[in-house]
Amino acid sequence: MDYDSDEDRKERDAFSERVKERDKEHTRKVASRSDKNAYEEAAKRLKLQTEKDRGRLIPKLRIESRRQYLKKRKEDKVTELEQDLIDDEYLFEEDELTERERKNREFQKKVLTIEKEFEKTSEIEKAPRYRIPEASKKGEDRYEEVDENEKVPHYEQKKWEQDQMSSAVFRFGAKNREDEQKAYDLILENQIEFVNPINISGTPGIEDEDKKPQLTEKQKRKMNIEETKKSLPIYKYRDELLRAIEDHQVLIIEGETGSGKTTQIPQYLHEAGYTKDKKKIGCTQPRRVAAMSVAARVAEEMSIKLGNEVGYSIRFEDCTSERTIIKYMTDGTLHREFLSEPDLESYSVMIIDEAHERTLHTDILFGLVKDIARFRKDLKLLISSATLDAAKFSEFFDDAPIFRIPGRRFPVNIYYSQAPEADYVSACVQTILQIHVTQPLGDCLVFLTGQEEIETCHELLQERTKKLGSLVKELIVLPVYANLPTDMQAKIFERTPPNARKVVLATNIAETSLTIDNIIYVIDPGFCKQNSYNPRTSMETLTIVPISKASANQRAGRAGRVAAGKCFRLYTAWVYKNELEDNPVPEIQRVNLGNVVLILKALGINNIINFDFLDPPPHESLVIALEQLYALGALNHHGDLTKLGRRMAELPVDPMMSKMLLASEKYKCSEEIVSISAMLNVNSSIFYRPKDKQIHADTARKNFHVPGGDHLMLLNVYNQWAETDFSIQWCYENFIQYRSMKRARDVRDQLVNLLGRVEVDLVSNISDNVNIRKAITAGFFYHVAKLSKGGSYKTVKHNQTVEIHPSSSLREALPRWVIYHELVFTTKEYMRQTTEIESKWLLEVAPHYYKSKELEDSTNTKMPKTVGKANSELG
DNA sequence: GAGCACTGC
Repeated sequence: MDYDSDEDRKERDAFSERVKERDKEHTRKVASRSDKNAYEEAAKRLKLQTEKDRGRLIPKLRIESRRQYLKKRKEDKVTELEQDLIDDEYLFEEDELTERERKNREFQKKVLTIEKEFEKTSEIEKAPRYRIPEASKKGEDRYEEVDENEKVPHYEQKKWEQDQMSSAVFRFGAKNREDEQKAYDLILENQIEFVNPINISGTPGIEDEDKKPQLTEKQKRKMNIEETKKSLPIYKYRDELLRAIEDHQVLIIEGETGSGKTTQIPQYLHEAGYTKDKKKIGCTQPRRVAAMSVAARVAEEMSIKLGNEVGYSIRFEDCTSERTIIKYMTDGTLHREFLSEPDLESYSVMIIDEAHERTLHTDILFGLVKDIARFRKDLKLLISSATLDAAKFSEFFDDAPIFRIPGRRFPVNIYYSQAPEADYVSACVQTILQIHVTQPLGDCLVFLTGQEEIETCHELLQERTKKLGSLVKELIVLPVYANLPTDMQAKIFERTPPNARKVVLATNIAETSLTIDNIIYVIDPGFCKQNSYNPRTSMETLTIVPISKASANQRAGRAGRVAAGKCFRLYTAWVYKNELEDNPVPEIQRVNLGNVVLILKALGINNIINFDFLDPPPHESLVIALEQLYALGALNHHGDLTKLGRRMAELPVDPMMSKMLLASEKYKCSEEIVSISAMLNVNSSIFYRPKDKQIHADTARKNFHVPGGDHLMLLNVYNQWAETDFSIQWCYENFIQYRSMKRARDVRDQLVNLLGRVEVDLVSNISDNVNIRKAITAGFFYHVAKLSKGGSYKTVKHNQTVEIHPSSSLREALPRWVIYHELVFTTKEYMRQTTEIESKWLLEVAPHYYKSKELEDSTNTKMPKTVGKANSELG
């Protein structure tokens, strides 16, 4: 597929020569695998590729190679879905327009039918598994909300809970001290009762440590590194573990938190000689901070300067050298590394840590690493996971043995609410006060779903404590969420003053990403916000959903880090037992896979549908991703990667954006497009909008508006910031988050660097915003919407009704044609980041995708711009 | 006239 100008073709061919060189290199690498079949396959692929390339230039030969391909396809048994996709090609190169249109229509029809099916299934999924009660009801009424159909479980619930209650009952307010009685009356008038059927036991003997925690702390400081290492639970298992690794190629390590596996295992392996012959030990982490801090810790333990023998590699920061033999990295980094080293040649051991978190990258890594292990028998694989998932991983890796290492933690008592809570925010407030009045001092952590909830909870708490006045001890309330400015986040780590209690109101950020010391009490309402992506409509939805058992336990565990703790769950034990899923839905099943599919294709994995996934994503997700890549020109009609696609894979952004970046050179505005891309990458958190200064923040934001749309506004923000020499002060004045801007700058630098590598020249043309918008259109022609009645829009692809997001600069202008960056469903279907375009550009940048006919109707109708506005005013 | 849970390349 090729629809760029002839000029580009020359330059492209030169590029393709170099790419071929790299392909050969890749093939050589594959050939060095002892597996003969793999080599032959790669050779075939390369041969086929060249044939196809020739075919593109000479139609006759193309038909010939297509025949060969079809023959090969039969042999290879390409899966039906991929075959369908191939059959539904657009036939760009055919001269007969009618044929093309017919095919196009067929294709659209097919997509529609899949869509309908998908909608059916998603409807079933949408049916609530767990209802959030709407109105606040008191006492026994709480039980009666359950409707007719649920009578049986309702009865079971009661019975089960009664059984549990008889085992243990925990109540607040059992104290009699008179001076505080008044306060209790005030606080406890609506008190929540908790039952305590379960507690997570700690490590045997750890209670003794609990009794004299100060002593152990002092001891710890006195201990030298060697003693600390020996005190870790894993130390006892060192030899046994090494023997198991020796005996088995793949080993699942089931280690609880605090066992020391992340820091110790690489050191053990190093001591055992796995780093001979300049081979490395790799260890992946899901988070940047973890990779850095663990590497620093290990370097300290080995008395080595960080970055020499022990190093880490994360995006924007490579702290390794040629001497590095123990390398910590984020899973995404390793994923990228595969592109340049598809067989992990320089590693002797690869440890995938925190595998149970099931990030998108670890899930892909499983498939890749499993494949490599088949032909690289000398590569050892260690998958470390939490208790619940170990068996599943073992099964995936052909029944690999599981090695258990106990952890070290304090027991946590878990209390369930006796009745479901209608309004969990006010229930949280109530519980916090109950704890504050009745429980010994100790910090408290509350899990809420988002900024808004945290703010209301904060206000309610302040209100209630104000009423109580000096009757109770001081309560310090601190919010934490990712978008909170860093200096305010830092407050949660400050030491609690004596005779006061710290309450941290946190989002999921406190579940894994940051650890607050000295938390004794955890309050868990049982909900979190979760993003899910609908590939049909390419729409994202952020919804409040019940958490899984695994997260519930993770949250509870946060109470037992320094001493025995208590966890209060604002849902019943029955709900926990019967209604919560075991694990959260893995990320791979609810995100846009465009980028992932592109990388896999770039790694030479052609049959994506049959890729070995631990939990396969929905078929539709993959098919849509393939189809989109095809329309963008990253894949040809055989479903193979094109030169354009190979260049796109180099950029760590979504396919549409990388297409936009690569197209920008043609429109002589790559400088601008790089800035826009960087800003879009962090767009969600650029503007800071505190609750008490919303009006100021909004006017500050309006000052950045530019005619044309939001993309140009983002460019304006970046350029203005750059003009002030990246000033912090400027950010404060304009209600802009410095952290996000800094990140945008980092992303921009990286993209500039990578564009150099794929040979895109940086050119600037700020005066001509038409070209900038054309370049955006060249990447995002998939995301076009047309004005319809009442100020709403219809997407061209799905004819879906959407609206411009109220924060957009085009909210009032309502241009006839817009391009949007993403669709989000919140209260309505909104387009986020919209920019005005002209419909004829679509024919210019994506002639294969748009027919003049479907763009005709409204361009010919003389509709003055103000009509849209008038309509919206009427509505 | 309305929101942005959390990571990561």
